[in-house]
Amino acid sequence: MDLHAVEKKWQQRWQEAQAFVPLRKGKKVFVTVPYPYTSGPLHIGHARTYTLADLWARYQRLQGKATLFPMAFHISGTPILSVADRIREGRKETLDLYRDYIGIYEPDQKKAEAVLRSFTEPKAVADFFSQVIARDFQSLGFSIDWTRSFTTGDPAYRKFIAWQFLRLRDAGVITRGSHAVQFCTRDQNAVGEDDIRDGDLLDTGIEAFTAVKFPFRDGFLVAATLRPETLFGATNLWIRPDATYVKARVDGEIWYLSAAGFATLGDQHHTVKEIERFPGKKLAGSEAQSPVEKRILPVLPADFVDPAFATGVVFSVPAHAPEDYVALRNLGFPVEPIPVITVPGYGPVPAKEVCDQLHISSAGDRDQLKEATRMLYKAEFYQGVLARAGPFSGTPVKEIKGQVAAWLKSRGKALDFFVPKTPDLVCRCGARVVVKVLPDQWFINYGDPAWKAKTRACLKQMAIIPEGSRASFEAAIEWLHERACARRRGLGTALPWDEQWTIESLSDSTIYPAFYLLAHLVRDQDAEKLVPAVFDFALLGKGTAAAAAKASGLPLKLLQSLRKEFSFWYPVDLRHTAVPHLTNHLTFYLFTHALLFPEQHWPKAISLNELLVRDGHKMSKSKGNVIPLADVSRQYSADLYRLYIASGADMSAVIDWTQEGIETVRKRLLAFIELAERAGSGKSPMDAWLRSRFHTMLQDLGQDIEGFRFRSYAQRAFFGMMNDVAHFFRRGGKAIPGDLLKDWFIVLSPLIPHVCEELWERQDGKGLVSLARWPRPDPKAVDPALEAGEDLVGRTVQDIREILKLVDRKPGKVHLYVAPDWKYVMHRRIADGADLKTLMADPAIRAQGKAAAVFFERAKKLPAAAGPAQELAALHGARTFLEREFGCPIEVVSALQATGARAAKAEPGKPGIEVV
RNA sequence: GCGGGGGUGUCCGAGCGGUCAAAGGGGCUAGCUUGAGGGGCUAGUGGCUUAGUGCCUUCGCGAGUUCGAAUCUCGUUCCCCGCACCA
Repeated sequence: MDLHAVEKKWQQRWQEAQAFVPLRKGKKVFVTVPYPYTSGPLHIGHARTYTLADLWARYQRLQGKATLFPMAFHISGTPILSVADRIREGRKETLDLYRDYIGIYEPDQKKAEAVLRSFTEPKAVADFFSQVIARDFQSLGFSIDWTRSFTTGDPAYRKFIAWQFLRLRDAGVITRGSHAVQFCTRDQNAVGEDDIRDGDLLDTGIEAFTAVKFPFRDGFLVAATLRPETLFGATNLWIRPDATYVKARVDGEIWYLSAAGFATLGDQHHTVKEIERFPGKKLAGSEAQSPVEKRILPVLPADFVDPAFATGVVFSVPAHAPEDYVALRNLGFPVEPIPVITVPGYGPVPAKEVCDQLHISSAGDRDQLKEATRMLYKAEFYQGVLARAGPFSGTPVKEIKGQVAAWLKSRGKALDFFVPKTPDLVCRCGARVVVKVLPDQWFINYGDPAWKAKTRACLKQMAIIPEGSRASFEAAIEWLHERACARRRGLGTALPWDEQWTIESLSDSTIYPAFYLLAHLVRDQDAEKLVPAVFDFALLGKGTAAAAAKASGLPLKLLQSLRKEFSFWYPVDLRHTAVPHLTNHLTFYLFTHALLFPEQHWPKAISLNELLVRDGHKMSKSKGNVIPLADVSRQYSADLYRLYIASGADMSAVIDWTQEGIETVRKRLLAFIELAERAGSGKSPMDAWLRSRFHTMLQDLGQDIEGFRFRSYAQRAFFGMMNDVAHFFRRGGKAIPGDLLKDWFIVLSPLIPHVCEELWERQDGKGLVSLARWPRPDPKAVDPALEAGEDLVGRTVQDIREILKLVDRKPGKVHLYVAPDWKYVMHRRIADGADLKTLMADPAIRAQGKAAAVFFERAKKLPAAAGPAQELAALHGARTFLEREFGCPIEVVSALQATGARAAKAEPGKPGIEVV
C-alpha cells in the first residue's frame, strides 16, 4: 500500500464529502485547540496537540455525536509586525530565516523570493503562514471543519473583541494605572525576555523595592528595602562614603540619594531635578528621623553599601540583619539593637546569635555573613512573629507580605522603587535596557476577589485532564493579578474606548471559541454592522433578534441563526492544548468565561499534553534540529506520525521523537496493513477465540479514549490486537472474519484514519469509516472459558520451554497431565473462603489425605482456573500446534490416568509436564 | 525566592497499598529463519537456587504508618517547568 497516495486520496475524499462539517442534530461535542500563531511554520512538536485532539474528536464522531472541531489563526501581537519590519530593513538573518521557511513550501526559488519580498507587509506574512499551516494540518488528516476559519485580524473578529472589552469594562474589571517594564532606550518600547540579549539565560525580572522616606534636613533621605516590616527596628542609616550622592527635587520634595539611584528615577515616572552633587562622606555623621517613630537615626558610613543599587541608602536593623549587626560592632558605634521579630529558638537579638554561632568576627567574612543572613531570613519569614511593629504587632511575618509597604505608601512615607534583577541588561538592538514605569496603562484586574471566586467555581465544575494539573490551575488563579492588556504596538484590535491602544494578544484570545459559531455566518457581512447589540444577543441572549437586527441593520434571519448556532454548540466540551498554556492562556480563558457567560456556558473540560523533544533535546532554531511539520507527510506519513504520537508516550509525559522509534512503529504499521490485507478464506476454531478477544478488548476501549489514555488505547486496539491476530494465524486461524475486520478498522480509524479508510473500502465498507458507528461490544461473543483455555495453552508452552531449557536436550515426547477433579474442587472452594477443616469433610478430598493438606497451601496462591474438562479440551485442541512448536509428539491425559511425580504436580491452570 | 511537578531495573518509560522482580519499548545475549544482510521470528536479560520452583536484594536517601509500601505520611537531597505584557 502506498501510504502517501492513500493519504492524499482520502484527504481529498473527506473534503469533497464535507465529512467534518457537522450538522446541528442530536448530541453535540464542541472541541477546540488554541489556534496557532502565524509568524512561521509549525514543527512536529506543535502537531502533537492537534493530533490528540483530532483523535478524540474522531472518536466522538464515531459515537454518532455532532462533532465540531474548528480551527483559526492568530496574528495579533508584535512578532509578525517585527518580522515585516526586519524584512523591510533588509536584515540578513531574518531574510535567511524566512527564505528557509518559505523554501519548505515553495521549491521554486523565483516564486519563493517573490513571497519573501511580499513579507514587508505583516498581512502577507500572516496570510502565507496561515495557508501553509492549514495545508499541513490537512496533510495530517485532522478532521477539522475549515468552513469556520478566521484570523484574529479579520474585521468581524475585531468587532467581537471590541465587544468583549466593552463588556469587561462594564463588569468593572478594567483598571488603569502605572506599570514597571523593561524598556529599550533606543526603540522606546517595552521589551520582553525575547528582546533582551541573553534574555533566556539571565533573570530579566524587575524587583519592587519599597523606598522609605526618612525625614532628613530639608527633605528626605530615601532608603530602599525588601523588608519594610523591619523598619520599626531601624537604628541608623548607611551610606557609602566614597560614592556620589545628590540632593534633588523629586515630585516637589527634596530627596537625598545616590547619583546612580537618582538617575533611574526619571524613568520611574517621577519629575526630577538635580540640585547638588557631593560625596557620600558629607552625609556621614548627620542625623535622620524614623518615619514611623520619633527616634533619631544617625547616618553612618559603610562600604558594603552598593551605590549603584537602588537608592544607595540602606536602613540598618542590627537586631535582625547580621550584616548591620557586625558593621555596627566593628564601627564601635554605641547603638542598641531594637528587636522587632520574635523567632522561636532565638533570643531577643537573633542577628547577634547567628553571628556568634557562625563565629563571624568582622565584616570581612562575606560568605559567612551571607549564610547567616540566609538562615535568619528563612527562620524569620516562616516562623517569625512581629513583636514591636506598630499596628502590625502580633502578625506572623509570612502573612504580612506587602501590607507594611502598602500602609507606608498610603501615608506618603514610602513608594515603590523598581530595580532590575540583573543590572545592565542590553536589548538585542544593542541599546541599554532600563526599568521604566509606564503611566496610564490599561489593565485587566484578575485580582478582583469576586471574579476569582467565580473563576474557582468555574474550575470546580470542570474536568481537568490529567487531574493532577488542577493544582496548577488553582495556583494560577490565586497568583494572577492585574495584567496590562493593551500596548502601543502590534497587530490586533484597538481598545474601543481609547483607540491609541491595541489589545494585547493573549487578552484577545480568551472566549474566542464562541466566535467559531459566528465566523462563517458573518464573514460576508459589513463588519461595521457588528455592533455590540449583535453579540449581546447572539452570545448572551440579551434582548431580541428583532431589536438586534434593528440596531445593526443586519437581517433578522441572520441574527436568529447566530443565536441558534451559539445555543446549540456552546459550551466548549473540550479544550485541548499543551501544558505551557496553563498559567497564561487557559487561566485567562477560565476567568473570562466565568465573568461574561452564565454558568451553563462555562467550559466543560480541559486536557493537556506535554511537549515533544527530539533525541532527548528540545527542538530549537539555534540547535538546527527542528523538523518542520511539512516533513511529516513527505518523509514519514500522517498515519505513522499519528500512531507514534498516540502510542509513544502518555499524554502527560514528554515524548521523544527518535528515528529508531519511528522505524519501529513504521514496521508495526506495515505489518498491520499486511495482516489486515492477508487474504484467506474459510473458518477455523480460532475464529471464535479472536472474536472473543476483540470484544473483550472493546468493552472498555471507549473509556480509554474518553479518558485521554490514548497510549493505552493504541496499545490495546493496535499493538495488542495485532499480537492476537498473529497468534490467531500461528494457531491455525485461516482468515480474520470480515465483520470483525471491519469493526477493527472502525476502532482504529481515529488513530490511523487514512489506512483504515482504504482498508475499509477494500472490505466493501459502506461510506466513510470516519463516519461509521463505533462497534458495540457484544457480550455474547465474549467467551472467557475459551480465552482461558488459550491462556492455558500459552502458559503451557512457556512452561515446557522452561523445562526444556533446564534439561537441555531435544524432547522425545512430552506428556501433559491435567490435574485431578478434586484439586479443581478444592481450588474453587478455597477461593470462596473454605478452610481446610471444612474441605476435609468432603470424602473425595479426605481420601487424598496428606496430598490434600499440602495442596491446600498451594492452592491459595493459584489464580482462577476453568474446570478440568475445559482444560483437557483446550490442551487436546492445541495438540497439533504444540507438536509443531516442539517438534515432538504431545500426549494429553488426565492425571487420574497416570502415576508419577509429574502427574502429581498437576494443578488447576497448570498441567503437569513430563519430558521424556 | 515563590508556585507547580518529578526521581523506577543497562537506557526510555508504565505502575501509585497486596495479583510487583515490577507492563511496553530500545539496547544487549542466544536460537531459528538462511534468494546474502545491519531484515523477520522466538526466547533470555537483579542475585542465588530449581525440571516449570523457592528464597534474597531492589523502585533517589532516611525514618514512620500498615499484617503488607515502588505505591500512603514526615524529613532530606537532586532534577524539570512557570513567575507576566511573551506568543
